[in-house]
Amino acid sequence: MGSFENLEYNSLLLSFKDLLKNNNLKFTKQREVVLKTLYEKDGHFTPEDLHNLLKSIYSGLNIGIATVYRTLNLLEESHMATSLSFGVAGKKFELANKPHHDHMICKNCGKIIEFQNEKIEQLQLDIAKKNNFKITSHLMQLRGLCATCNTNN
Amino acid sequence: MGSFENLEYNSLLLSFKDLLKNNNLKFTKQREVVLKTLYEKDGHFTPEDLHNLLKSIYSGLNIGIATVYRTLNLLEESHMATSLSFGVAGKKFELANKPHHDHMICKNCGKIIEFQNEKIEQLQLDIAKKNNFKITSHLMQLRGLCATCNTNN
DNA sequence: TTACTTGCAAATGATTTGCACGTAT
DNA sequence: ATACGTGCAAATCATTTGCAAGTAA
Repeated sequence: MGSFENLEYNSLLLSFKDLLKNNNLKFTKQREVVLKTLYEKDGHFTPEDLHNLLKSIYSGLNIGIATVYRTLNLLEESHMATSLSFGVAGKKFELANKPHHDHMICKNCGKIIEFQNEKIEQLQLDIAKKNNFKITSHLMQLRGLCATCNTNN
Repeated sequence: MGSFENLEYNSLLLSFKDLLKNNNLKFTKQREVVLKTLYEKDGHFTPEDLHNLLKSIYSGLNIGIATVYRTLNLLEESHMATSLSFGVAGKKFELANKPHHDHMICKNCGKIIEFQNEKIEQLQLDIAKKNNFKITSHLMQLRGLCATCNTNN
């Protein structure tokens, strides 16, 4: 149960291979390109986005969307990826190789801005403690308009 | 575009009727019992939860789940209700008649604990300002184990 | 009377799953 | 050789929508 923060691709790949081995899962080309593309493109993708991207980058590899879902779920369960929920509109996944951060999401253009705030994190822990609640994860999203969309409206 | 904080049922009902009138919508028994039950039960409900509840409380009224969805969406768009997203597992709705608050959600028993923290709200505004981001809403959820579940595991 | 509403069932859209074939170990 | 993995298509699940009949104003 290690942390994947600040790992470069080769280390992530080794972690992934370990994870697979420890669970009697196999290292396949499909699983590899999902990890690799999430790392190289460094963004927030829906399974469909990523599937389209993979089909265009690896046109020789016939990868199905079910496999993309399966791999993203595997990465998320193993804490190598995290997801942002958009309700009915689905989820966006990102690799968990960066330090913990939260998100501002533009309702107009969909832009996602990452931020990180130590004071808020500490206040959350204080609140949890006061309620005898043991935090395992948290979710903080600010929704609204990014600088560009706010100006152009 | 008023606030619905701290309103008692009669005031909420008046606000709802105004809202309907202003949009050429009609005041129906179905819409009334959705609002009334959200108020009286004062909890967090999935559309399905609420539908079951309504069928048992108002057994004479034949209410369909589509109407429950339609009414909850109407209440949410009008800011008389808010929802918590549970990804693929759907949403839970609550009436917006209480001051703004966030939620701790127990992953084990599903219990939802409400909390409110002024300092965090202010820090969020500061962060947004620094990024020229205009917040229209925010989402903060702490996930983990409530006191009971943490003790019994 | 004139819209707007409703329940129903069918449609939708994201995600999951069964299965026969393919492949990493 | 023996699992496990894959693509495909069908299934699932929450939610939305078209429609004919009902009802508020």
